[in-house]
Amino acid sequence: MNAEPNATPSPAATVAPSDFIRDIVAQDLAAGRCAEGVVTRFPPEPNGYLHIGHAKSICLNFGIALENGGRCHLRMDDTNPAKEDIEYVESITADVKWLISGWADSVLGLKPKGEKPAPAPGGDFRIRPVPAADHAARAPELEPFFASDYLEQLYLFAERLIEKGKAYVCDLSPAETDEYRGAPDRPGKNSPFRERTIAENLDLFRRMRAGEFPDGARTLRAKIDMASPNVWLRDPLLYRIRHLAHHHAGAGWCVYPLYDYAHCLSDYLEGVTHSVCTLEFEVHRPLYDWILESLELPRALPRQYEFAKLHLAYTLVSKRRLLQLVNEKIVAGWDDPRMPTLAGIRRRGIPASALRRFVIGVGVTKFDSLTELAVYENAVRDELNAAAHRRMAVLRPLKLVIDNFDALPLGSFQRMHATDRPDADKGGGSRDIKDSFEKELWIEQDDFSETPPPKYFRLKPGGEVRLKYAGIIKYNSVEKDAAGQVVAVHVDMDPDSLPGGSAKDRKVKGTIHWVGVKSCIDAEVRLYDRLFTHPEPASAENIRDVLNPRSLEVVTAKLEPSLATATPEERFQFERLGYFTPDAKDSAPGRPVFNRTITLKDTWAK
RNA sequence: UGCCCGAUGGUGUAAUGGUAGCACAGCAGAUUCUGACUCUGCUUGUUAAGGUUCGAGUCCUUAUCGGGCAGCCA
Repeated sequence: MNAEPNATPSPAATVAPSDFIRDIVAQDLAAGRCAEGVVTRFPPEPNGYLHIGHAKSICLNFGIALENGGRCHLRMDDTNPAKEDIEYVESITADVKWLISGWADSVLGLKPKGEKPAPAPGGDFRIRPVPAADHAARAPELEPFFASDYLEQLYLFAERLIEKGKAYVCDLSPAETDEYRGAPDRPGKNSPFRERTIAENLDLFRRMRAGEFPDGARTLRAKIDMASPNVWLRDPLLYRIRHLAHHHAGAGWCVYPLYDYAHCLSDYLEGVTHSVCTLEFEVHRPLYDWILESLELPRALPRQYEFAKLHLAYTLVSKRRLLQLVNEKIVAGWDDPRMPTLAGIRRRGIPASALRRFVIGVGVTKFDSLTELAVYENAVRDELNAAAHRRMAVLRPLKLVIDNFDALPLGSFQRMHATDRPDADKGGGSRDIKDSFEKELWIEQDDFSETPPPKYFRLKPGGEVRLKYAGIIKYNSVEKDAAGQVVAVHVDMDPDSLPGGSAKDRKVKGTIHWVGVKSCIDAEVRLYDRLFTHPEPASAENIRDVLNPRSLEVVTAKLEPSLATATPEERFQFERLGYFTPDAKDSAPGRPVFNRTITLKDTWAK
């Protein structure tokens, strides 16, 4: 192999594998078919929030651009004013920037605000992005691309199609259009308006634009083949009448292009070379090509390629179903940390690097697969393990009393070192927790059992266990309340097992974590689990049937005091429990609310 | 049953006519002041039948199974 000598990637680095689309790009490049470089695009419709499925598309498109020194345009595919809103433009832009931050920022294509395609030789138009190097300096005056910025050019192209005899104005009603289309196994029949003259079509189309006709009265259709076995070639609609202002384009329009017409031409105007979309658009590809070829455009044409969507077990991405969760208050909103939205994933504390690594790792194929949740969880744990600061926290407290505390030689050492990050040799460092070590501590209820199951390594009657970073304790007795519940466990500590002691390295099977009763702080901690109990929640008739009743548990936890100043940008491992991060919305300065991102892997059978 | 697409261990993916590999999961062990991490080992696969070829996961044929397509949505 020809590996670079110093190309040893960190565990967090994601090496993009090859796949059939990247192979095509490489071939095109080798054949000199991309004179102006590789240009891809991520084109969401601003009618909802981005989710984990979009992450795959984002990483594919930005990844291809990055690997080939090209660029990737963020484009709002906003040709249906009835469904879209500026709110989504903003959330989509923020989510994309978050996901590519620190990875592919350098290939993000944006443009000056308000800029539209400029006329070019041969009756052509084109629009150019601002180089990413200038983004920082010009940030306030930049915006994504918008298909709705091309309304004028798209309209002009449509007139050209009419002039070439390749499009006509049709007066059929929606129901009639549907009937004339036939069915996949039954040919359609020609519209009675199919043979209008070019002059008549031009006149009618101009009057459509001028607002002379009501919604639905007429459409512009491509003249292809009503008997085609591919229904998308049966004189597909290009334009419909909608007397509606547009969230981005304003009030000047009442005819709006449909997806198949607008998308290929938007790609062309932006100089996109590889237009990558999901499998359901496979049957649209002949139409994509037909429109571009019919216009006899002067520049190289973009090509469409399709890949399989991401399907992740125990996860739902259907907009309708997700909306139901929000509307019925099953979750707290679109950015609830249990949601598969990028906003939810981010709030949950999952690093963008982990999401990227996951979606890139599942690969790109045309096979409709279902990816196990464990693959996702592994990526998250792996990134967090490397990045998270270690802290001690007790989620379900039980009091521990060290009976011989006052006799312990605590004055003989200055510090009690606790790991901050395991890679201390690389600057991970340590912190001092000596002031937290008190006579009375909180330990996890799970870490004591009066009647332990087999192979129980934690504290039990007659047993010994190590208090992490401190010393070894031996069971003395339990205190119970009137109801017989254990309220405190009494132990003695082996003084020689303290840091610096003669038996500091003595081995015992179990180590448990703790916080000081007096020094600890109380904090709300939200314990999240998967939202659904079924690996394919989409297959359920009613999502309520497959909801996990324990997808959220809120506890008041005892945290070591250093956690009081934690901020939402910080990642922590609460030792032996999992990874946690302060909630970005509900935390207050000095009073963080923690979200559990994910538990530690637990191979001890529960 | 019109057209299009697909099928490699439990899951995802690689092998571009020449040794079926990787990751995750699982199991066993080592290590461990996190039952984590790390390390070692193991189990398990080319949908089927024909054909072409010295040689087929790969090319051809047929079958089987799965997915997609009939919005004035994208």
